[in-house]
Amino acid sequence: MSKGVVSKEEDYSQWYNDLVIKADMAEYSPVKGCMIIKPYGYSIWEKMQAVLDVMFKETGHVNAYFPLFIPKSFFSKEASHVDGFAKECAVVTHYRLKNDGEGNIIVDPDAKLEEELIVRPTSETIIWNTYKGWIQSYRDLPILVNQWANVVRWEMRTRLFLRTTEFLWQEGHTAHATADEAIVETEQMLNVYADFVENWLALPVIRGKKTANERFAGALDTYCIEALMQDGKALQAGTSHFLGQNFAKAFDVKFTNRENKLDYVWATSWGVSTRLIGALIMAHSDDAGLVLPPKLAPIQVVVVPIYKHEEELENIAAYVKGLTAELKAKNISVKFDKRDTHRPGAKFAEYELKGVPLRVAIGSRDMQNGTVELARRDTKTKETVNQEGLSAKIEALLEEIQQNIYQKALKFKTENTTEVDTYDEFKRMLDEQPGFLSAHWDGSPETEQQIKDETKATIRCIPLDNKLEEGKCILTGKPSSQRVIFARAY
RNA sequence: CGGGGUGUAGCGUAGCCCGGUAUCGCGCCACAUUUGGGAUGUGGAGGCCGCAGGUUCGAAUCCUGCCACCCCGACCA
Repeated sequence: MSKGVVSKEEDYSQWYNDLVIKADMAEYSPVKGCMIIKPYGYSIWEKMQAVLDVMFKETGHVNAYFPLFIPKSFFSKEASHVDGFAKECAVVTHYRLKNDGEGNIIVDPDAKLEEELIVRPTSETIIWNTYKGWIQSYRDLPILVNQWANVVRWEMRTRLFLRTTEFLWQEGHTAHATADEAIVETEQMLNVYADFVENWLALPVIRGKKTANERFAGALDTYCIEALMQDGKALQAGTSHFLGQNFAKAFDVKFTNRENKLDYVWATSWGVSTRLIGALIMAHSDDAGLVLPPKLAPIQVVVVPIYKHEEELENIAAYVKGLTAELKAKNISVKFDKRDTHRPGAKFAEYELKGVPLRVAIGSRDMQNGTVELARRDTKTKETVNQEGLSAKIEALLEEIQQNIYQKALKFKTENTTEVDTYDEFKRMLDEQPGFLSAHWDGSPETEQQIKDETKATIRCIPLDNKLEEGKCILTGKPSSQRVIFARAY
């Protein structure tokens, strides 16, 4: 186990917090619920952004930027939307501070805003207010805009990366001429997210739809991807909403269609956030530290020289220079840690904690033998390999590690997804082997709520690829035509 | 907002019940020896003991008030 990191078994929650802090991903800020994302953590976000941004552009989207502040009145225009967010909004009421004459800085009461400003919890309102000016005809559609931004939601309870008061995300906001087109867009973006999370974060997900209870405030349908964490709790990793004409009606966004008739515009919105970093940490890591999938690791290969004298280091460095050039040509990021202020063992521990997928250790013995020691983070195995052909081997190993991490997570998800048919079994599983529980539900919000109240488990989603199957609701015994996925969730 | 906990050096802590010049570990600095899994020795620096009052000759310790953060719940991505 790594120093200063409590074991996963002992306290999963604490283990997660320790990892985030010790691996240098983030730290607490002076403001409750906010976090400082440190360079190592932020570089993962940058990688995520880079990949997603390409995926968005390949599906026809463009980036724009809308303001942080939203007039309060905008929030009263879509009733269910305000219900959803009213309780967690930061509000700007003044625009100036002043010295009170006794050395205290106070809010200047003379600088009160005529209309309060809301720090965006999400941008549907400001964007749809804007789209009103952009759309007159079907020829103006579709609008396929994404923005990378920060948002603020004044949550009661926060957790590093998983739920912070301010977080970074992207939010796509599209406008369409028809419902069908908007639904296609909603589903397309859900699939983009699922591909990204599975292939880059190496985390298998369930694609599904939310029930009415869990739906986004203002949406007709919320699609989601749900991932399973190592403690058996579910984590919503991304959402894509079909908003219908709700926001168009709220902001009076009409267009003339091909039949020369006035109609409201159809909308979608979709987003993923820095929460994905939390998912990444929780899903793959172990007691020694992070286990990062190579495709998102800020450092893919670290080279640690082992030497007694300066000339040995020079000898090793000369070899590493060539290796580094070969790896860079293959787009593999390498760090050569030749600090003489830390001993090799300390470096090994540090890079394990930080989840660097591959470690190359080279000493004089290796230089004589033409070998290196190659260590994998995911399996914690080491082998001595020839220097010849090393860069090709590293390239192949990185791919193998990516696959292995995914397969391991997939196996975990499969083993912890269980079909249950009675409420007793349902409750027993939640306590004894938490995970995804596939069960029949009568389709009513009341039943869902009662199950939540009694067990803390919620319906994570109705899987998109669900097979229809006759059954009885685990709570009420009423007839059901398909199973849904329950779990306790983050 | 309810429940629990914690504020003492950069980090983690002891001391508090029973008041008397603040403990230990990690880290940091210097030098030396070290370097194939978290080095060792010697020396050194670093503290408004969360804040404000009060009691007292004397407060980290007792009393009052306040503040902050963490954890658990309800709310949520």
